[in-house]
Amino acid sequence: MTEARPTLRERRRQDLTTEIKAAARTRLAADGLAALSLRAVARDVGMAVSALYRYFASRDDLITELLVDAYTAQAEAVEAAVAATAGGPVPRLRAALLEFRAWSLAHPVEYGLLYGDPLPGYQAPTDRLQLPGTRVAALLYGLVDAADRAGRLDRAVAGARRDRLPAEHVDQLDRWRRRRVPDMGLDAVVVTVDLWTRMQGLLTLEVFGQLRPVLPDVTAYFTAALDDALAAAGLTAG
Amino acid sequence: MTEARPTLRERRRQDLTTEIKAAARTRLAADGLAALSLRAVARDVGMAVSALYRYFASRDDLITELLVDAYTAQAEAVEAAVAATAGGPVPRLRAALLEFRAWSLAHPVEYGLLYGDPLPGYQAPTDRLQLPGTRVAALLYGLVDAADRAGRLDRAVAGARRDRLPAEHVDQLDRWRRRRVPDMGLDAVVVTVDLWTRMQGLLTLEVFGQLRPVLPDVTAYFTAALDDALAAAGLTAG
DNA sequence: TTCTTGTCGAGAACAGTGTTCGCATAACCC
DNA sequence: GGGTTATGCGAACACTGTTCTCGACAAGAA
Repeated sequence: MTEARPTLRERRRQDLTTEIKAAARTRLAADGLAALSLRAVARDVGMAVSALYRYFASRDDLITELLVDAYTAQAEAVEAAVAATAGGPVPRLRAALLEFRAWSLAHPVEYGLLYGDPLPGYQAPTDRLQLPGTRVAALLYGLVDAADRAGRLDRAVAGARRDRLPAEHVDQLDRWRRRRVPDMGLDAVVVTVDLWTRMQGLLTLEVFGQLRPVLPDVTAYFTAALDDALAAAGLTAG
Repeated sequence: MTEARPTLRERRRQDLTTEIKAAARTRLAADGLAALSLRAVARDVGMAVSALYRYFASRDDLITELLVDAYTAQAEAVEAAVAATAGGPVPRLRAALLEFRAWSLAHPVEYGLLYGDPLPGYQAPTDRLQLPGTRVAALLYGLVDAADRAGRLDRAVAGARRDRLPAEHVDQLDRWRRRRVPDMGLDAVVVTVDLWTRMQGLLTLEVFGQLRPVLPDVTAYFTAALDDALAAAGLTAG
């Protein structure tokens, strides 16, 4: 184990890495990505710009780490909300989506980076972001699957929904299901996509301020749309 | 009329303005906003950087003009699709939303600027963007209103939908309605917001690539969701 | 036509950016 | 302690948006 006794240098490196990321995160939230300057970050932590390159290969590399942290923080918030919710998988699913909204509204800049328009010039490294970026989605699919296995997914409702959708759509989902979640039922996948696109679509509009002129406060609408989507999916509380 | 005989200088100014914007638009679509450099644009049109400032007060000013152009082009595309569609307001509404999607997918970078995460550091001048930015929305509200007046909005369905929504939500919409579209029925507004948020929410996810891993081709799903939303709104073709 | 006025283009300059390099200093391992 | 490695620093390079000055040219008046 090299972890046994971390050398002084390793400890300082770790500390400085998190300190740099913290400073960058603050500047990011305050001024946005475009105004995130390495020189400003260096000034904040009290070192020369060039010294930053001992910790991050480039500005893009720093951004990538911030993305990983944001994905992780968001996933942990949602997971905590799920864990704190009593009841079956459906109430937990509801809590997960409500917490997903809460975190996103509290971190609009990060949300924009994670789910907003692709950063031009910045090529997201899949190997670094694949896992943390799919944690929330995996949790949601898992909850719907759990609901399905617990008999909380009304197969009549879900089946009717599936029959009403075009075959091309369901086929695509089935291909993805076989590759990624072969143990899940197709109906559960169809229903999860319905639910996820509706709620995240609405949330994205809200976070980006598209609804503000018409709807200053989206809270009631979001909750209603969530319950609506759950019911339309055939997911019953219990 | 100063327009009577445009002097040679005025004509050249007009031409160069559109040429600069065209070059900037090309670079924008190719490399994204962050990489949109005035020097590169100047090189493309064959003039010095400083000369650009005779035509645009700043980079933000140029961007604003590009936004106006994008809003306008998008609105014109949607309006053309509506005009080219035979039948009542509901088929036209359908055509409008389908064309909205088509234009957005063909211009992802512009879409990101118009509806994506707010540009950091760039303060959108409301006076310049208010009108062009609401043209499509105004068209949609108008079409739903027309459908309502033509008896194509099933008041039983729409009313039931309204009753199922929280009072806080409906009240907010009613306040906005009284201020902005006092001649429209409340049900029509409620239903338009339902329709618009669902379709634009889904579209935003698609344009930003959020659905790609699961759904490489969203076409069938979008159309199905559109027909679904129209039916749920109580909007019947005719 | 000539003269004045306003417009326009070019080039230099300034402050800012991300990134690289060479050199010194410190911590590590043997 | 000596050799090795990691770290910090400052200068430099090629960019960026923006401002200024200066000369050239078109527009309108005398």
